[in-house]
Amino acid sequence: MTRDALLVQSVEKALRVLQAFDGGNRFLGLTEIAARCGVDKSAAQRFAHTLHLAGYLEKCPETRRYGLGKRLLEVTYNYLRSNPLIEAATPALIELRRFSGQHIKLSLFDDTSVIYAIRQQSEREYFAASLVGRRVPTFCAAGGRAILAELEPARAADIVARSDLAPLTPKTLVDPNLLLEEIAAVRRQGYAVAAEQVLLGEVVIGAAVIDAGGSPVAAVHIAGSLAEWTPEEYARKFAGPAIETAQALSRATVKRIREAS
Amino acid sequence: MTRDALLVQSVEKALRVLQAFDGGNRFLGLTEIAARCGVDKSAAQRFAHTLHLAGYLEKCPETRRYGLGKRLLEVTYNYLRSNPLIEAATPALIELRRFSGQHIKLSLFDDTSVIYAIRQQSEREYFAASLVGRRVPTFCAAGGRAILAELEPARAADIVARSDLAPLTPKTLVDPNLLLEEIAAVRRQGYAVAAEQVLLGEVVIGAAVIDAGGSPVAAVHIAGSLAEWTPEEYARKFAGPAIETAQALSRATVKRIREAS
DNA sequence: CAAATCCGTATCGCCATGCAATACGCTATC
DNA sequence: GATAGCGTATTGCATGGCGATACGGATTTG
Repeated sequence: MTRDALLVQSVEKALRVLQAFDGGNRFLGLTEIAARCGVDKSAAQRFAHTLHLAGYLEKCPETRRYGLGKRLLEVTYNYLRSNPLIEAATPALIELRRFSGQHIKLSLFDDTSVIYAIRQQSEREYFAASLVGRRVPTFCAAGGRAILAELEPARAADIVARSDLAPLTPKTLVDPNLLLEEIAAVRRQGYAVAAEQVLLGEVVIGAAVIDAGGSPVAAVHIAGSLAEWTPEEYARKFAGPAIETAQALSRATVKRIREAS
Repeated sequence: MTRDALLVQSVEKALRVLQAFDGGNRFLGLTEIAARCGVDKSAAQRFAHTLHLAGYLEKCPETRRYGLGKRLLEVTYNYLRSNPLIEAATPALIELRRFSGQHIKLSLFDDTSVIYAIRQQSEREYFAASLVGRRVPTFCAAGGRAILAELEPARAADIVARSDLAPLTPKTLVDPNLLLEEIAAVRRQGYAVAAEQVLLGEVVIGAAVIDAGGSPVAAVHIAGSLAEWTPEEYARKFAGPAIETAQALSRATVKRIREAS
């Protein structure tokens, strides 16, 4: 192994410490951090201390254990603010929610998963699980499938092949061949419909946002409840608006980049 | 200067690199990063490279410059998910928005500033400035003043004294003595009303959320437009709901902590 | 069109810096 | 009151990060 001369190993380990706080762990002690990150207790102590000074970790005064710090919200703020797609999408998604009354999300494409970057929940909000920053496998999210359909088939197949095809619900489609067929169907019709692929009782329409270079970068999601709609009805009613919004954002992205250059 | 033996300096510098992307800078080159962080170009190169490998920075292929990466959204997700106050607050704020039709926010107390952690925007208006993670000076945010009013007067005065009293709008109250009087008034009435203190045309009600130890940790904000309401009308209508929600969250926090122990 | 400038990239020898082992003090548990 | 386990603090050693430097390409300038 020829190690990367530019990689700063201490930084990498410190970031691993930050990532140890996944899965909803509120507080971790030094020993737990060390175990989770595969470093010894001394290292955990130094990194946690450093992250604490920077405000990225907070320390519970009684238990002396560490938890994530609110300063983390700041970097996400900077990210959201610096991203022109987010800026353009926010009003468009508000409009879409107002028009549809449904739960609206924008997800960003990140290889085998997509990440929710904006959400506009419906009045009735059944689904609390879609906080900003949530990662969902690309292969099963409606928006993810819409994105895969915009890639060259070989790349889409590669992503499916590299995905962990663990079902999120009993209904999640996990057979690679069926998935590729479904993606082909999405490619033909221009949008994806996914019923109970991520959450039971939920139906989602997904439409891809394309960047200036023609690659999909994000997806618009419209989500509702199967208690009120059949997937077919839902698609008839909301596929149009989803596609329209996604196309408007694709144009907005192109325009932005032109203006910047 | 007796330097902290537990502080890992490389990590601290790497975090400075992340923080260099504030103020809505989309992309920064190595030279700019180096200048902003007060490190030399070699260091900027190594840290940017390391953060890039971890997914916290992305690289624009053409310009070879760096921007914040979407993986940052993930740590915020972990933070939001691990915080019981956020969990309890989300449904309460949705309910509050449904009831009031106004723009609702939850801010977290962080010394001289507060950070928006949840927002529920109203149907009509859209204040782009209140993204999650936005930091606003405690002294001028309605919720910030509600929080200051719950502290011992000496601590509140200390925070005001250490604050950068730069006005955010022409109407922002910046005289320390007047601020302390205003905080005393807030203490008496149990909520804060702030008109055009952060944003022109905006009126905000703030009420503090108290933790199990009796200290304020967060605040509920209800925000609306001065085009529709006078501050007095707004307070008459929404101070009650704001206080109620804040108290419910205070109780929820106490309950949570009891359950955990 | 050539020269100059500035950028991102890659390399390398030195030594400060982070490493890991260890010892300490505290608190909870039995 | 003994034990176990935690977070904290210290220290000598060697390694990993430092920063100067050199390279190639792109863009700007005269």
